[in-house]
Amino acid sequence: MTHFLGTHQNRLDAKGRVSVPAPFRAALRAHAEASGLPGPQLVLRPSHKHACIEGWPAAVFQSLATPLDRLDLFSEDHDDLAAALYADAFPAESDKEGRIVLPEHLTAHAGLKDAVVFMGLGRTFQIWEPAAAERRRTEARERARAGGLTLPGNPPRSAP
Amino acid sequence: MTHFLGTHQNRLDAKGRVSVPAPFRAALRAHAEASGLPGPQLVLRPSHKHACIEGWPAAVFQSLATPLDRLDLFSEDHDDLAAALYADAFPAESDKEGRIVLPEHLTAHAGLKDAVVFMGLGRTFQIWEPAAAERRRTEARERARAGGLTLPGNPPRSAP
DNA sequence: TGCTGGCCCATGATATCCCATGTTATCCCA
DNA sequence: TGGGATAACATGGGATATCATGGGCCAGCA
Repeated sequence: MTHFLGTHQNRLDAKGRVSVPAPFRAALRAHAEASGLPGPQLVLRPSHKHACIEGWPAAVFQSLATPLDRLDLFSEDHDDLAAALYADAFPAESDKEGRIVLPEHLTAHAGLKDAVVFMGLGRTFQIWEPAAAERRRTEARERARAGGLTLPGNPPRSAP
Repeated sequence: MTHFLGTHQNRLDAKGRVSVPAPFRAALRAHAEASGLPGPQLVLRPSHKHACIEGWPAAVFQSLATPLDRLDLFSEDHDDLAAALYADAFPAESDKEGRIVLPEHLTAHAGLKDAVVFMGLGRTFQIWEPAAAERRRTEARERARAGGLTLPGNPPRSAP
């Protein structure tokens, strides 16, 4: 499974650790082996749109940065984009048990207390405070339906 | 047989397991071999329209998600669609006997107790509580009759 | 030397695997 | 065409590995 599916709830312990759900660990491992990248396989960053943390496989995160190569290194655009992408990113390394430590500025941004929810989004995932995750899911369902996006039994009303 | 046909009733045991009807297993196996995808061949998700569980062959589910690839990873549309599609999906793997375990949030959504009905829908299937399945079938029959059966090449008499 | 952070081990809960069995459908032979 | 043999299927229960989680030890830093 190379995709992140489903929602998993885990506990944040006193040391700020959470177990990455086993299926997500497997997906991260698969990505790591496919890409051959060394170092941490997971990049965390605060979402710019929601009160949650985004989790990226290192390889996917790196592919994000390729548009940067087309920009002049000294342009403002490059600076802005690079800052937005990298400045508050955080490489997460898991311990032998598959846990990661969430830095304080990320838990604060997501409003995390002692329980956290991992929400699979296919190529990436997000980390939420449980109640917020629930709200977000219903909202996403409604918006997807309202926007005529592809859902089971609801073929797109107009091709993009 | 690459399609899901007919209705089958099986029992949900104390551990939350059900036998996937043999014909459906065969269809899943066919899909899996044709696509060559590794991992679980079946993706379950709650229906957004009915109180039932949808069953998707992994390959078909993946094709559902292809519109995502055309969207900017940072766009709201991508987020909404990805959350709606993936967040409550569940990869189901069958044991050696051909059984799958239904997670609690799915059985709750479908109101399943100890007997479940698999309803074939061609490329996909649904899992229902038996009485609800019966209601759904008669309803579907009546609506199809009342509205004139809409099929590609046989457009409805009046557009919605 | 006291404290913080990282590393490792221990444990309970949970899910996964595996074997056993009754029942039903299928096949073959008379 | 009927009846018996055989295989496939649905289902139950027990053993075993995996996972999530908690606590403790050791080293580095102040």
